[in-house]
Amino acid sequence: MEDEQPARETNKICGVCGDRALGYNFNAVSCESCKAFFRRNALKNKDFRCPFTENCNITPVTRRFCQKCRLDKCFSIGMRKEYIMSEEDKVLKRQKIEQNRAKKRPTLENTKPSKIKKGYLDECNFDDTSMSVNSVASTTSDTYFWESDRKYTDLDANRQNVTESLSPVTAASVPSPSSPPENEAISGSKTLDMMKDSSQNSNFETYDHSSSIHEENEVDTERLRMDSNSPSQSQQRFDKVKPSSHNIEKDKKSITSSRKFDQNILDLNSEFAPANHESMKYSSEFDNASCCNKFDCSPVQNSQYIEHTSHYRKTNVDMDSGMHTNVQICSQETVSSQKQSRETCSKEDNFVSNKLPQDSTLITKLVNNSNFITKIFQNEELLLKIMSDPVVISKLEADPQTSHFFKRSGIVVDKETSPEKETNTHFKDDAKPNHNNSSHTLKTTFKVKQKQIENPILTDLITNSSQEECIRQRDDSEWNRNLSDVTRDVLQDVQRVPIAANSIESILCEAIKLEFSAYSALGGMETRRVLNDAERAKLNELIVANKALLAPLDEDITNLIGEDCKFKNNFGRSDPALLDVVNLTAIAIRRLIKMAKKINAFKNMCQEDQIALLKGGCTEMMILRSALNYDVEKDMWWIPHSQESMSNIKVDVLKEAKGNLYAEHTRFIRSFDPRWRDENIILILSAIALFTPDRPKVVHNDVIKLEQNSYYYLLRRYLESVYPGCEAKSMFLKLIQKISDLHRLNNEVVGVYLNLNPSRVEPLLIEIFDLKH
DNA sequence: CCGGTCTAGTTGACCCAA
DNA sequence: CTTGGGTCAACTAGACCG
Repeated sequence: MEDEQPARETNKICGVCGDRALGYNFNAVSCESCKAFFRRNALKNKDFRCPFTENCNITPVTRRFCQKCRLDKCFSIGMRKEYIMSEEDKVLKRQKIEQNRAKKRPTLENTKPSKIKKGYLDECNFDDTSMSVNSVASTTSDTYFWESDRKYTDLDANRQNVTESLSPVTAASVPSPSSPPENEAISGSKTLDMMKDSSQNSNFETYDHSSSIHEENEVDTERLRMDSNSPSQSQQRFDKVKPSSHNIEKDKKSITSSRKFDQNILDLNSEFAPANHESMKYSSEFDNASCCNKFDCSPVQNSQYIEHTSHYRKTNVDMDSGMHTNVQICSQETVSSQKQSRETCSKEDNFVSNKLPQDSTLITKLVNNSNFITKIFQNEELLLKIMSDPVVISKLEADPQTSHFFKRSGIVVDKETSPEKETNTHFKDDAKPNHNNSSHTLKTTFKVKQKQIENPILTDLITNSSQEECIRQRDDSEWNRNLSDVTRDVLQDVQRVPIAANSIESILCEAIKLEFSAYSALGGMETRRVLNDAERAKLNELIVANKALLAPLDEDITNLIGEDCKFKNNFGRSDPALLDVVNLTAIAIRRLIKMAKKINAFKNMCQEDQIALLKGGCTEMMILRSALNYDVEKDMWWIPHSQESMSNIKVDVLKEAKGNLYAEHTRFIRSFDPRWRDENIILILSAIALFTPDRPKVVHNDVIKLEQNSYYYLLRRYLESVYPGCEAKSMFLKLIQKISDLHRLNNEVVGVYLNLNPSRVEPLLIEIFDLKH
């Protein structure tokens, strides 16, 4: 225990290069040099080129050789450029430091500290608050959310050890197929490289001379040639890190890295050996057990998030201690409400009833934080609590900015309320105030008001289906009785407490626990491991949700094309033209929305994110479905329609599309292993596609990433449960690569939508693809 | 062609401030 | 105590020149 501090320092290994790290930088454990490198380069839109094959092994020695791969690695281990201050922020910070220095100077010079001290402290407090709320919070809400995240990471020393051994296939770093770092498409091999690298990372845990040798031997010969003039440089490096410093403390610190470099120099010399290990590296690393370890790590890092959120909840309770800054409070509120509004409600209640009324400046600061406000309005109970507290309301109204916000949002506070009576707050356009269900009215009215302009159909589909869901959930027992097939069992499974309470936490906690116990028990991957209850429930949730897609399309198609089943865009023929097919996809999208709304995690997300995910993910999900319904021999898709003539669509129709859609689709579909046409695999892939964190306009991409990772994890576990170890892993890797392909194909598909004449397209599609603009 | 010099850009270690 | 930014010495690569 007493060695905790030194242990903490020596145990930290840079996730990018493996050098010694001191802690988190830009959201990932990294060394000083990678920190500086990332800070200098992540925001630059420099078009770095890899001089090799874009899969450089980044080590303390090789990290300077390829900026591209180094930067990619930075992103892949979860470093976030959002953490880097913008120029504006830097200027503000500099100004503030200057101000503080200016204030300190007279303090030092002046021999009357008492007089100055008071003024300084007052101003300083004011400055600090304004800095935290205005400069930081209002401009980079996302950033300060992660700041809190980061703070948390320091609180749990135990977790650190786990974190260090994490692979890039983790919560923060699972390759996101849709928008890889710097908007570059991640190629399949790139994705695989990330997996490959991750195995090295898992080795970092036991980084020593031998691992150093291992790594350095992997440097490819091209690089060796490039470094062929380097003996002197190497010597320089060697000299530089030799314990020549007079500072004994420093010597001690540097001794590890010196030895490492020492070894690196030897390795560099040995690198002149002609063998190119690159290909061997692939096969060995993919086959050996470390490959499996790195996957095991992913849920562990996910657990960070679980712990993060639980920490937020804890700190929420501690809020009265006054030890937390307002910014933290906001971020805590944000996170907890987005994660589980119900669970945190009691704590929020305390916050509302105790803290808010006492502190009007706090109210102002909270109101200035749009993110927080958004969250408030997503939490029905909290909103009601706030709006029904006369003291809070009067404080809110007294604040000029808050009242402006009210005005802007169309909120009217009823003046005649007395403290005894409930404050009656409503929206201007709420013509018939519903006293019985005011909170619901408040919520829905506000939502509709907010979103009406942008995505009316989509919003309506989301909120309607949400209400539908509520009704359905109340009638669960009724519904169950009507189900005669396996759905009933599955549904009961889904409704088990762990998944019903909160899908992510319970699933992952359970999964992580079992993951390790199972591995230690089995000692490897030779045995197929059945899904545990939590994993099964997570999968079953998708299966139940999927029911929305399986109902016959008869009615929907009739609504679209009329009783005679003649496609209007193809001169009355029964074969649909491209435009008909496009419009048919509107039906599919409606169903996909229904499906998504049956996934708890999706349902719990804020509306902005729901819309963003659906807009970005619906076509990818459709493509995946089409892979499942594709008839290879006849080159057509099957659709659920009772009439034989209407139950298939010729893929030929894609030839009408501009660009390369038909060829791309054919390539995608033909490289789709028949074994992947497994409903469950498609479902999990669909969920991965749906929960893609970097869709445009996504608000809480971290939450989405967490959810996506849980599906990556589920995919791997499902494959393990069906296929033997190596095959499962191989398939997992291929499927991840397929997700990259999917993204490419999706771009083609979206291109087709964008080329359409909006006047002939279903309104929903116009909205999804922003065709009016 | 070679070696020396200059210069701009990059890197990494250290430090400061919040 | 942690972490992001600033600074500066060291290093590197390319241009230029004799």
